[in-house]
Amino acid sequence: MGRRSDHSRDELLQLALDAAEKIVEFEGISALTARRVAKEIGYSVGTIYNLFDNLDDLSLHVKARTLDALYAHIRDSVTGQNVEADFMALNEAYFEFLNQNPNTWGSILDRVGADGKPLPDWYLEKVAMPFSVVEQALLPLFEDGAVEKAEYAAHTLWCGVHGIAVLGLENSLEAMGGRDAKDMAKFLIVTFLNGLKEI
Amino acid sequence: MGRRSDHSRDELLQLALDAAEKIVEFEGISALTARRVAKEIGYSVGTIYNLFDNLDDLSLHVKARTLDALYAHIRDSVTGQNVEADFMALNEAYFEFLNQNPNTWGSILDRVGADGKPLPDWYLEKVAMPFSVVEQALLPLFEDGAVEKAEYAAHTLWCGVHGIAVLGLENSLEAMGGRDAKDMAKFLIVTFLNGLKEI
DNA sequence: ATCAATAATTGAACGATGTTCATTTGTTCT
DNA sequence: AGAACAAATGAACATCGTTCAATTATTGAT
Repeated sequence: MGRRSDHSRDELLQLALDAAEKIVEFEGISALTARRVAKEIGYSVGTIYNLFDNLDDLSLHVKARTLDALYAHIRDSVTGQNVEADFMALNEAYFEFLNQNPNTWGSILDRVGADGKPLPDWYLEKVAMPFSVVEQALLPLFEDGAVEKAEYAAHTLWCGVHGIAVLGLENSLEAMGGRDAKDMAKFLIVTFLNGLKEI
Repeated sequence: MGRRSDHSRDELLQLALDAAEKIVEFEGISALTARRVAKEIGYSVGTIYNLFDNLDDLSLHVKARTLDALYAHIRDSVTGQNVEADFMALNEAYFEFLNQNPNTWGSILDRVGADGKPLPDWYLEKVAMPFSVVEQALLPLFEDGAVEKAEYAAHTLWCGVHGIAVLGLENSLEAMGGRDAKDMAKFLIVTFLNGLKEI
């Protein structure tokens, strides 16, 4: 068939992404194939390649959606009243999201830049969004003129929390006495914040 | 041909792992295929499946070698004389290894447990080895009876450093102003250690 | 209303993958 | 020498990402 009037190109894009998102959510990113998405939305493989450059491009868009959802899920944790309370709420919300969406969040770890090509700017902006929430939470600890330092500290701390979450997801923490990732992250946050104050 | 006398089963295993290691080192883990390893060692695909359960098993053994190499590369950093100096040396050695072996180390991040099956114990023990070095470095900061606490703190800190390294490898740090991963890790370590003292 | 021009959609085709297993072939023992 | 054994093979199968000539629906002009 030729151009169909049942779906505009943009509707098709959303349709494909919706289907892809569900596949990743329930079966993991390894189940995400072009043919599968095509079948799910009632189109053929070729149409998928009409919408996306390739599978990497498709999965990158799914990951971007996950980053959007993560951002939406943690953004309200920060009230600006109390730094430590904000971080505890942030940590809670973060791991709540991870536990509720293990496959979706785990897919983010699938290295895309592994083929040598750098991640596109529009994706890096999505990555930066959750970090901006952390920046907001940490800002009260620094002087007005030290925004840069606050951002640097926020990034450092949350990269650290990310590392704990990563090792927690693949059960590598079991190699170290079955730690609980959320508690570990809490400990990292408390200690790091404490270390900041005394400098 | 039938059973060959040119290589024992164990020699064959090492031969295959040597070849696989080189492939990953120079071309990344996505270039690691059963047929490729077979060709490299002058045997057929079937032989590879005679040696390993499947490709995941093969790549897991390659990753185990990487963890061995990492352990060997950082173990001498810790002298036990000065905690902070030990950690700085540890950080230096760690990122030196990462920068010298980006493909090899990056392959560790490829999630294996993603298929649902947990990582085997013999692999988790390999994961634990580098962490044990960090434990040794942190031990002097704690009382004799607080080994557990020291281990917990060491694991927490190094999971954090791991997270920074992960985001650094996939250039996600560029999304946050082009940070340098090693410096960031240094900052995390210094702040964390400082936070420990003041509790 | 007709028909050419246009563009979306298709799906067969290609090369490569992981994995299996009946078959072959070298080795060993009697 | 020949039977018994096990290592080694590679064709075969299903599936994958990706391409692109062919097909078909839509549009616009006549």
